[in-house]
Amino acid sequence: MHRESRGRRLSSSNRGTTTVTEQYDPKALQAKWQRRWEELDPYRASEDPADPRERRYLLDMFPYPSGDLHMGHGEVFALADVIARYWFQRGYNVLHPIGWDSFGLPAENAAIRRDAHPAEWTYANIETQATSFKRYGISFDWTRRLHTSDPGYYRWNQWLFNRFFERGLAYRKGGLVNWCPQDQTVLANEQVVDGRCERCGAEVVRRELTQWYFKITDYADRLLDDMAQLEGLWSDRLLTMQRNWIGRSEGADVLFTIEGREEPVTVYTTRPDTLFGATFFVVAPDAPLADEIVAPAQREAFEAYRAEVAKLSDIDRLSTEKEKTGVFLGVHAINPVNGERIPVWAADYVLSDYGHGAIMAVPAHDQRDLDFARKFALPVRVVVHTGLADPGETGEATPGEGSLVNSGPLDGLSKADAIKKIIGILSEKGRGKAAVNFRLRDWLLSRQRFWGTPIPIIHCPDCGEVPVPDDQLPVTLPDLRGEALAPRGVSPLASATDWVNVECPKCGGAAKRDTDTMDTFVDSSWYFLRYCSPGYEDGPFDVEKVRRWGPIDQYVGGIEHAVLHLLYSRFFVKVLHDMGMLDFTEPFIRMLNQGQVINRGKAMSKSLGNGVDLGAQIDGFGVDAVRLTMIFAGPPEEDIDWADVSPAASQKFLARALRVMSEVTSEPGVSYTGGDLELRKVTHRTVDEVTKLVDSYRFNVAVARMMELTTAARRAIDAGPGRADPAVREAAEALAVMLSLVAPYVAEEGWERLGGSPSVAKAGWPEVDPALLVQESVTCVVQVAGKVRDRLEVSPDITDAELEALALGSEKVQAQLSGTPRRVIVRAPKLVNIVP
RNA sequence: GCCCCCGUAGCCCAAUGGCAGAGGCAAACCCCUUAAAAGGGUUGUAGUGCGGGUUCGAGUCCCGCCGGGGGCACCA
Repeated sequence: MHRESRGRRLSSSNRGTTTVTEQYDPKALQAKWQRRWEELDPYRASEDPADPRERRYLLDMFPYPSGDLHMGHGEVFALADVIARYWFQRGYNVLHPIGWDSFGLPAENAAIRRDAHPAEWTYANIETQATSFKRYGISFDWTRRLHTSDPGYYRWNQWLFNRFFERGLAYRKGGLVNWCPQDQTVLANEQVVDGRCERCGAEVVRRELTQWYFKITDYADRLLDDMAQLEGLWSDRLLTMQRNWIGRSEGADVLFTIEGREEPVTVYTTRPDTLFGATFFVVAPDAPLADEIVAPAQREAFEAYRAEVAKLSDIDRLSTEKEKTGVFLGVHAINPVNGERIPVWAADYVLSDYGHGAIMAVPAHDQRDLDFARKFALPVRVVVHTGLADPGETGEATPGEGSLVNSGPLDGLSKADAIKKIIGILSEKGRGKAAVNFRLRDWLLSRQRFWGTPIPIIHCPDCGEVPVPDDQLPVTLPDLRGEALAPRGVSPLASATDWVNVECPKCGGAAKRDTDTMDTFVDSSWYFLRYCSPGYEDGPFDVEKVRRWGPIDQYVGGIEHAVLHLLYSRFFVKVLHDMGMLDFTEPFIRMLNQGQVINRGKAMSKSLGNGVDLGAQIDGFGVDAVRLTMIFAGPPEEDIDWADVSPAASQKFLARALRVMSEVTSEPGVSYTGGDLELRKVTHRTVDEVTKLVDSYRFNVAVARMMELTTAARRAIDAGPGRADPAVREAAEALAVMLSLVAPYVAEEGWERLGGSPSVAKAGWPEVDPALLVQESVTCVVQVAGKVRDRLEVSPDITDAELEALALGSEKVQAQLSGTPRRVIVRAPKLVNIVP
């Protein structure tokens, strides 16, 4: 336990033998240094405005407290910690906070099972995770800890809701929504994956409900355009996912008249050039328009069809094998360019919430329309000559380029020219215009569950939707537990009658609270701002503090949030920017999406029985070895198959490294200049390379370099200048600092044994002496016709001409040559290629 | 169906268009040891999924295929 006794033993021990090795005992180091870190508090971010250090904000996606930390946490937090610790070493004032995303369904389900309150389960798990984080040695500033389920936090969700409401960005509307029958709540589009609930996997069904929405579609164009700021800083994969999700398309709005209806009906199309090929018209069955225009004779058939469609789950509806269905509405539409009467149908392949919920159908050039036309024997008219066979015959629509036919003024034009011309014609006649559409839908916000933020609205029979005044926030949750939380299809809050029945804040009359809670993605859409001033009482965050720390320099988390949390947070930040509370428009400058930890080629799961427990790994190999294994396994974005890696090997390496650091006998502060030049060069080259590698997030390669330096130092001790040489100290000290990014306990212990103090976290990154990076000679490869024929030791600053002469003079080269070479390529000092 | 990424030793992974191997696992052998463990050291194995092309030179760039992974998908 005591450094002095250990040091004495080391210095008096026999060089060359290895009897000095003591067992590397990770548990003892963990216990020792965890205590010391509590005292030293080396990772506290400074709020001192006079602090001259540049500020950096590093953030990990905060965890949901479901039990203890798992392998996935182990990876993401180890990765982010490399960056945080690197920044500390480079002298930045680093903000690296932690908190918990502590509202959510699992707590509620646990509470029902155990007849308890969700808070009990939640906060117990938080404590478990906090203890594990401390053991895991992550460099958090613990003073900023937050939990989204604290009233002091969710109060500001409500405050922000009120602001959104004032700006028309929070609104209520009825319509078909995604309903998860398992979780008994509605879901946002982003939470439905392949027709299933993203959380529980149950098949999502459609329900007609009135719900709260955030108007994220108002920001669709900015969410797309501002991605220019993220180019190169977020992965292409992630940016593509967001782009696809937002789904911008360009086309035209065209006004059709419906016979017997005063107002014309607008349709959106990306192919206005094919307007002359429209042979029928389709309305989404669930659109109000369909209900309005259906002819009395067709009403019965229509309503039966609509009921049929409403019963379909997303899975059925989206099935590509599914046959087209629909029903004639008994009315006709008039094509604005040729006056043609075309029948109006209702069909579920038209969606009520995209475009205007109605389309013009051009079966010749759109496969979906063609499938429908063939099923119901509707006419097919080719208006773009593509050179392919008639779609009416083949059943294959021809959506490609071609020249226009059967299209009056458009005849002979190309697709692009025809689009331009028809938009001009429509605009002149006031029958249409160019238009842009987005796939993105508004964010469905309300949830029929308990453990979330109550929506701060009071429904008054006279005043309508009345926000709870800011000074009465937070609206706290009523005290419900156990059975009272069981899902019934309506929010459990509805059963708390005392809580529900209130006075209207406006008129004082009897009114009722809204009984839904907010999607928990609201909580995570701004938590990163709260960290800058976690106890702030006068608003969600201190604007000045966020100005200082924000935006987040580096965010680390899973790609599964590509169109969830990351999209929502970007939206929130833009709204807050428009409110004048933020001076930036993107929250996360740089994003790193780590891969998953898997086992034997498959995601870990209970049913496969291939789960690996983080705690057990740590117990077996120690924190540092587990962290090192995560980092060394491969590039951060790639999955780690735990079956392919070896925490035992990591542990061995750490023991080696610690031994090297323990065996140094020179005094701290000794001048390195007299030290062994070879080793000094290795050290400086390693530091130089590790710096570049960490800068470019190639941590696995950086670890490999540290391993090489360890080997070099080992050799210097055993078979070189020996442990007393100052170069050995220099190497060991550099190793301790670099290793501290990955293996903080071993680094800290090694640093202490080297006589450093008080914490390696404060040591500072080693400086590279450029003079020690210079090589006296380099090996030049001489190729003849691309094949290596000779190697020359040359000076690194040799000129091309000198090198060429040298290469041509080589005997081995001459043996390959007959006559004058045709060409000689010289890349001094490393390569000469002679083309005979 | 459309779009993106990846295929390098038995395995995980390196390689600004310039000697295919940095690092690790596993394997074999040697030293140390009464022995084992721990420790120290040595060694091999791939011509880069396949086929073309560009280039003095291709794992790297381009085209096509095969295999794996991912995103979007009845979005008009």
